[in-house]
Amino acid sequence: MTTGGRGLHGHVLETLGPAITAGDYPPGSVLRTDELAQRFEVSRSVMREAVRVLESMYLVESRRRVGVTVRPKAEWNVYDPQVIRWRLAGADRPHQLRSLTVLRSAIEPVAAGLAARHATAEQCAELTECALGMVATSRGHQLEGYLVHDVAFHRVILKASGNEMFARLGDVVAEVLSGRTHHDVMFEDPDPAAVTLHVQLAEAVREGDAERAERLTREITAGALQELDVLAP
Amino acid sequence: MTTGGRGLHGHVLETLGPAITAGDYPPGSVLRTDELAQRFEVSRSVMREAVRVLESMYLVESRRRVGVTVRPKAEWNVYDPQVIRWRLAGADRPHQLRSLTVLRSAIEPVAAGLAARHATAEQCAELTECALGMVATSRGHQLEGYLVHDVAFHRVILKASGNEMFARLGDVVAEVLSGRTHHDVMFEDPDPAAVTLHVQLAEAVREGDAERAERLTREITAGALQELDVLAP
DNA sequence: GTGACATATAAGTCTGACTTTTTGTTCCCG
DNA sequence: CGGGAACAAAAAGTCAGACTTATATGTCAC
Repeated sequence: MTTGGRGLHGHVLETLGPAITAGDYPPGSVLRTDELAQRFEVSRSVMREAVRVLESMYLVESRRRVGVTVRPKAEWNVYDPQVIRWRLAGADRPHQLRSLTVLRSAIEPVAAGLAARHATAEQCAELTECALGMVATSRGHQLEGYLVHDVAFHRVILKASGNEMFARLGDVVAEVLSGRTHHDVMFEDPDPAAVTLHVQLAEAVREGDAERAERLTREITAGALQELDVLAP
Repeated sequence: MTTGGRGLHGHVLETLGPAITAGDYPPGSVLRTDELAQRFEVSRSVMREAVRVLESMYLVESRRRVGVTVRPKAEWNVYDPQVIRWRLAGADRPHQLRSLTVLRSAIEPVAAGLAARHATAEQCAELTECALGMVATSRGHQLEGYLVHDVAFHRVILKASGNEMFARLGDVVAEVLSGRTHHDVMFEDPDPAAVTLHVQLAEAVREGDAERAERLTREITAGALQELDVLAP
């Protein structure tokens, strides 16, 4: 959960990034480096570095004699952790949350299947430990504790899949789960059925039953999608 | 296929990026901005901008009094199009290609299912057109033409899914398919079975048969995985 | 050995001057 | 009146140098 606000240029990004991803500057809008530098009270060099980073996220394009133009939303690198965080913090949070949950529903079952084949003994142990932790915190309003184990569980699955692209989505899943607990108010204890599914999933991975692991994960992510439909129709 | 080498700082990235992703500088290696600036014969400001970009890709971390340290591979933002391109061009291309193909096999079936539900009439028409183009170029060593239609086909599917995260993977799929045609030598015409599957998939989407669309796409991606197993065991 | 303090180092920041590319305008000629 | 060439302006791009700040590390007293 690195805030990344280190340095002046980081501070500028922390303001400009959310503004752009929130749509404050519609696609095609033109900004000028000098003007921005004045507005944020930083030197041109610092502002240039910030623009370079925004450019590498495909949020803007810098062209001579024109300025820094905001790119259309479809071109943004929506897999950039920073961009994801900015958008989750902004107005279209619900929309973003749905996109990410659908992504999860595609990735995690396949990842679980692979994990069943490739997980090391240590990872299996970790998984079981997480599942136990979830059971232990599933009742009595221990939502924070439950969240920690839930996140850890999914991280292990993704990592154990052995696919680096899957593993890198650990942060995304963490963000989604954390958002569900913190933002979208969650008064009640987690669904007991979901807890059971996680325990069974740990079991399936331990036994190397890829097909069952995949099926169970599909049930878990289907539940997450359903939950989302209830909250935001 | 934007080379992105615009500007001095872009040229530096074009050299440093591949070097880092190729593992020329093992994790923990320390670089100094000044030294790099001298080595590439650019000013410090230009080099600083390049470092900022590398930092935003999580390839390096810049700390005072220490220097620019290379981060461990597990932290790299492997979804950054630039990073993907660099790695595909480097030594661990086979490994990277496998990761991406597995990712495809997870995403595309779900995307196809969603596309069957949400595709517009126009998108359905485009899809059919692409499929026809694939059929037309499937024989007689017209690999280039086939590739164009194949890429377009998958792009439409991903876009029609209505999920922006899926849509953004169009470039990745394009890179993978293009790599298969160009790099890994492909003398023979494409597998007729694959062509048929694409035609049927266009059909299923047009008819709104989500389940069939998903199943057919699973067959397609399974084929891609199998093909990979044959080439790189 | 442990803590406080000094020092060296490399990134970070700012400024001002200059270069280069690109756009839009003007003006001349067909 | 239209089209093309020359021109001017605007904004990013580049560079060099001086200065600031954080911090790792070494030193010394205790």
